[in-house]
Amino acid sequence: MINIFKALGDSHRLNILKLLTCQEMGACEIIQAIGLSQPAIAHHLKILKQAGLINSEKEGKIVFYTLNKDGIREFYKQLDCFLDELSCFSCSLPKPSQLRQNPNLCTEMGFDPEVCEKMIDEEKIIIKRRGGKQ
Amino acid sequence: MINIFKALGDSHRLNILKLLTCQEMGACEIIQAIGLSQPAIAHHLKILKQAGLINSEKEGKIVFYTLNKDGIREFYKQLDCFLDELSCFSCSLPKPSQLRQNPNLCTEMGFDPEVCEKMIDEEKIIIKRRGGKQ
DNA sequence: TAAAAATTTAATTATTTAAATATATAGTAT
DNA sequence: ATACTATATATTTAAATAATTAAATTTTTA
Repeated sequence: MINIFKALGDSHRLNILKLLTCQEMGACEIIQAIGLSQPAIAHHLKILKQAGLINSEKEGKIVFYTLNKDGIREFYKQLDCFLDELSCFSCSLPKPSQLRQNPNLCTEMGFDPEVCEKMIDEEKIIIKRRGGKQ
Repeated sequence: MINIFKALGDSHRLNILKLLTCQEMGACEIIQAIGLSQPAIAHHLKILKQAGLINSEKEGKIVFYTLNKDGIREFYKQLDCFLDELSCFSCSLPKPSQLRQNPNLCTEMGFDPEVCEKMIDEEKIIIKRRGGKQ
């Protein structure tokens, strides 16, 4: 999922995705529309492809690109699930930090990081909410 | 929206968000949990704050951080809207490129970029679909 | 040949990071 | 009160790393 965020964190790449709304485009068309050099566009297309956001189909000399709607929807589901893990869809208030009770906690004991890291490490994303609009 | 994608495109920052699930944390706790230097954490917290993904509240010496659930849900809505603009939730097939009819189109006329850029420039995002789970 | 696209290379630019410094707050001793 | 000390966080600076890009090269296809 992080590679998708990285792929989406660039305006040129977002513009390429917008270009592909409702239409397929040859790479040379995309080059003209975006206004970067051919190798730069090829690079961005590669990143979008690897992130699963676009499809490519070679037809003779030309490579045609389209949105990978399934891939994008899958990302949307994963994000939905991730936000659910953060309990962003619940109204529960955050538990107050222990530092509220004892402001010197940080100094006294160097806060065992393991406790926190345990919940971080595993990125087990299970699709459990809403199946997409369709 | 692009700044949110950039903010989310870093594993340390994603881990900070996960840490803040269900609990507020002081900056010193976050430093211990993530295991980066204090200035590095301060930098990441700033990026998350500017992206509207977290809140901060200063209480004496300590700054407490929590998830900005409203901000995150707002991002989710914007993303939903963006994907809708890409017609990711419809089943329509992409229109074939003009290059299919005339493979030399790219060479013949250098493809006027204006046509494509017109639809790119304006990023007018209107919340029109689903209001979030809640 | 020639055109379309990918890859490699090198230069530029942006991001990430730690070290050093600065600011703010709280406590303690004048 | 005022100064001194320590702690928590932010900011600045500089170094390392990663991302972006154009120029040159290569591959593929007509």
